[in-house]
Amino acid sequence: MNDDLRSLTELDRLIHEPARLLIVTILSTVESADFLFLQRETELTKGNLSAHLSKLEGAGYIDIEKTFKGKLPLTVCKLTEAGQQAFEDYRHQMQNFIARTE
Amino acid sequence: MNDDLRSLTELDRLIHEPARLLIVTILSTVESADFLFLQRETELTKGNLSAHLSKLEGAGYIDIEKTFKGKLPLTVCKLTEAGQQAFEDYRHQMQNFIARTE
DNA sequence: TAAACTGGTTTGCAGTACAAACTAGTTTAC
DNA sequence: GTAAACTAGTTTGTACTGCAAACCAGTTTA
Repeated sequence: MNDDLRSLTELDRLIHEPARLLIVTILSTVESADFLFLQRETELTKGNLSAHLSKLEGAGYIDIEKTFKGKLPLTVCKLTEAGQQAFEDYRHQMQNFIARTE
Repeated sequence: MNDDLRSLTELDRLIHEPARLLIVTILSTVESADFLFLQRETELTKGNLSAHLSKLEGAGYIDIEKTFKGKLPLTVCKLTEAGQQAFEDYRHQMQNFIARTE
């Protein structure tokens, strides 16, 4: 029984972090999302959001495309295959945890 | 819909930390557990386990009783009411998250 | 042309997890 | 009797992390 639980310590910390879990969850429901949309939805500060996005990009979990909307910068994010997979895996581990503890 | 998700950022980080989530989960299934039992079950190092237990105690989530088994020190831990409640709350938030994302 | 705004990034700081080193005492070996 | 090894932990040092404040490059407004 406890081998299942012990796997908690192997959770993907990149996704486990609440702010990033929120970001990834949102991205999993849309084709792509720009910076300001994510900021509105998550209510994170710009700095914080920027840092989390960089981290997710570094892990290969999201792609970030920088373009312009008219003359203003526009940062568009979307989940990669790896990101979707990591999110799915995380969900399953958590689901498993929930199931084992009721 | 996203108000539910945004609550992810309000998760109780004391319990969200995987090592402590594991400890609390174990404690939720037993009346009490001593240090060495927890170390075997969690496979954490002594130092790490000790630090996490102190943190849980500081939060009022566990009680720690120090006695002796024969001549050797014995540290017995058990979940407090507050700890059980915090664990339940956490589980429900996670359950809610899982439900919202499938 | 200065002030305020946009869409971000970088920096500084406070807090964290972790293992290695340490502690206080006990048992074993010689 | 005392040195070495063991028990059951705690403390310390380090590397990492999340966060908001400060900053930046460019644009619009006054």
